[in-house]
Amino acid sequence: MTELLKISLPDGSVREMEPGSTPGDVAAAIGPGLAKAAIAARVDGELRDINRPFEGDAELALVTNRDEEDALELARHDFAHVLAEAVQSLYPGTQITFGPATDDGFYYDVKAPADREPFSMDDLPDIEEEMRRIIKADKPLRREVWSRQQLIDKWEAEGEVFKAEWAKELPENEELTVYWSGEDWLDMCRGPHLASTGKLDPQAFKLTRVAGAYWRGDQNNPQLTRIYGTGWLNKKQLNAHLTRLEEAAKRDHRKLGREMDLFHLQEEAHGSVFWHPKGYRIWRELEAYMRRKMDKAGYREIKTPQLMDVRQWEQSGHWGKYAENMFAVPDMVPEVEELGDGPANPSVATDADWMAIKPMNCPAHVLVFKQGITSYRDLPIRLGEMGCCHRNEPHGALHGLMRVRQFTQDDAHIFCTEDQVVEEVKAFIELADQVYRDFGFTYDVKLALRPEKRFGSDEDWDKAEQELRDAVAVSDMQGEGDGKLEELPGEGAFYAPKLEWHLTDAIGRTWQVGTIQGDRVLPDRLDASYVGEDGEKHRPVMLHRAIFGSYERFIGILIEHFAGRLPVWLAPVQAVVATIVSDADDYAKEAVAKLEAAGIRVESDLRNEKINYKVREHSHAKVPHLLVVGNREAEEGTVAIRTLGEKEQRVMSLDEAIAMLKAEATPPDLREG
RNA sequence: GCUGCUGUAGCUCAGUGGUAGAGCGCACCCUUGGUAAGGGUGAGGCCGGGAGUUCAAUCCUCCCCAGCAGCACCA
Repeated sequence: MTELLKISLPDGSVREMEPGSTPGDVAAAIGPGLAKAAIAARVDGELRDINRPFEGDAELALVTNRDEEDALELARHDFAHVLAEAVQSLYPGTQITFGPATDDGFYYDVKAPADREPFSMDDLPDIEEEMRRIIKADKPLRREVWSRQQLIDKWEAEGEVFKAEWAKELPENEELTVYWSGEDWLDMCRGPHLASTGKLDPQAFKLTRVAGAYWRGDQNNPQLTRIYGTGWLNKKQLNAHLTRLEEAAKRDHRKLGREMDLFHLQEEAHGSVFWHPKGYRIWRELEAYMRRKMDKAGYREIKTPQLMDVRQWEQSGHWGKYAENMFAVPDMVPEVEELGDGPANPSVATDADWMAIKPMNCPAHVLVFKQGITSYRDLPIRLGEMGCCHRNEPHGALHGLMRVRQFTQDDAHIFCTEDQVVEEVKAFIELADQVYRDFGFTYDVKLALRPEKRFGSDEDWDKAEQELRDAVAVSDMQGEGDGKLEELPGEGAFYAPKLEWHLTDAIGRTWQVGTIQGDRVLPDRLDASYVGEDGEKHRPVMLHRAIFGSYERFIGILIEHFAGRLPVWLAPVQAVVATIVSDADDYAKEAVAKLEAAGIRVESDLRNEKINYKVREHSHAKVPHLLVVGNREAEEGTVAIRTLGEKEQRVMSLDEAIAMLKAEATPPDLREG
């Protein structure tokens, strides 16, 4: 007789099970309720099929829909399989490739048969219907171990060239598995899966879009059709998610930017922003705020040239790596052909010298540092610049304010000795923490490590990476997310590892904004040095850093985070004084004058319109405070304040109102206490 | 840059092989009304750009440009 398996459960109890039994059997042994609810299992911590037999003694935790993270992951992965099966069932000859779960659902990359157009949005309803049919058929999902050769033979026999290619690269020594859906369809998959398609809720998913995607993510490979879906455990969750998407769409900074008259974009300067008075007001407030923070933190602001000789960029290494994304201009007086009013067509001399518009500020800052002779006594030197840069981004990458071709960074470079690095990084971490908290953001910090293509010695990279870790360890960060420093191998810049700050906005999306990078490459390439205590020349370490990242992007994030309802200190118009009747015009003008004198950005609305109309219009314009005045207020020297987002009005004296607005309009760094 | 979709009034969008329409906004008139749309009148468009098919193109075809959704990229 074979020995029984000892299965330990989370409550500490141990059950003895026959060899060959499964987590499902354990659930059944515990009780019928659990047997029904259990959808998968964690066996020794690994998420597994409910019906996959134990291989020995094990620790078991049964997974039910209450373990939402696991349950969602399983369901989404299953939805992806059902999607692939549905597509092949409807359109024989379709090749399948790969289809994982995503943050909110799943996708599957497929290649339409040669005799058919790629799949489009119009195909989605049919595919959804077929998916529902497969779910309702409640097909068992059965795991089976295959050899690599079996897999290759199967895919080659069926003309699945992508799958075959993939199978050939699978490791020899690992257990390879397929999952059957019923008896007529299977996919190569590591699993785990639910026990059958019927465990999915047919009302809990929706196919959302189709898009192109490259085979294995490489743009040199064939392009496939990626079919996206969102998938959940039940219809309620799905609807909640669809509502969230609508919310996000309402917050879109491109839409709000137009509605609030902040900025616009147009073809003739695509990827560059036309800031309108109200939008630029936000910019100016941010810039003034950042200048105060940097001045106090010991930075000195500079301004460097927009155009530099291309040779300078060759020396820094940027030309070699990023030339195609840089704007170059010939350094010459153009000979304009005699075309009268015809199209502009200046000819460029073939021997022209080329200049490039700066895509970044670093080399120029090194050049400032290199002027004169620097002593170790002068270090650290912190050079800041509101640096306007241009990058010729791939056109498909442009996106409102978030990805533009012209942007301004709150940039600075800190030149310091080896010994000062950790301290300087720590100071920066704490500065960034203050700034993000002033805007009400929470954030995560990540460490991007050395990329494959890089400059500099491994020794220097070891040092630079460790310095950043050390600085995080000793820093006081109050706004930090989960407290863990996530490391991202291969994601660093070609000259330095990066700490990255990822903000989380009001609806849970994350955005990378701030960074600090410990660079030993550029100082070397551009021959920057200081004189040490020993009288010898030494290389300084150069820390690249930014907190907003770019003004454009940061403003875009702020707009979406606050859904346009910016804090009073940032609001382009902080208050509007609106009259109910024209008899109150003089009093309204007096109120506006007093508010202006108190430094409030205020406008008056004396138009011959009903108060309802004015309330509606200024609410849409996201003006924080509407000060309503009629005959009553004019007589009593009061205002009726209606605050954005509130239904009730508050009546107070004009002086009280001014004091309140003044307090709210004070930037966070200038508030007392 | 790649795939798909889109481009008509300031904005949001209808529409047709015979050179266009709505709502909002804007201007003017009436209305002075107490907290999210008072009424009337009017102006406003080379239907993204170029080429082709056609007696005739905003509409069909091709090329370009830009935007959108992904992908790839992001110093």
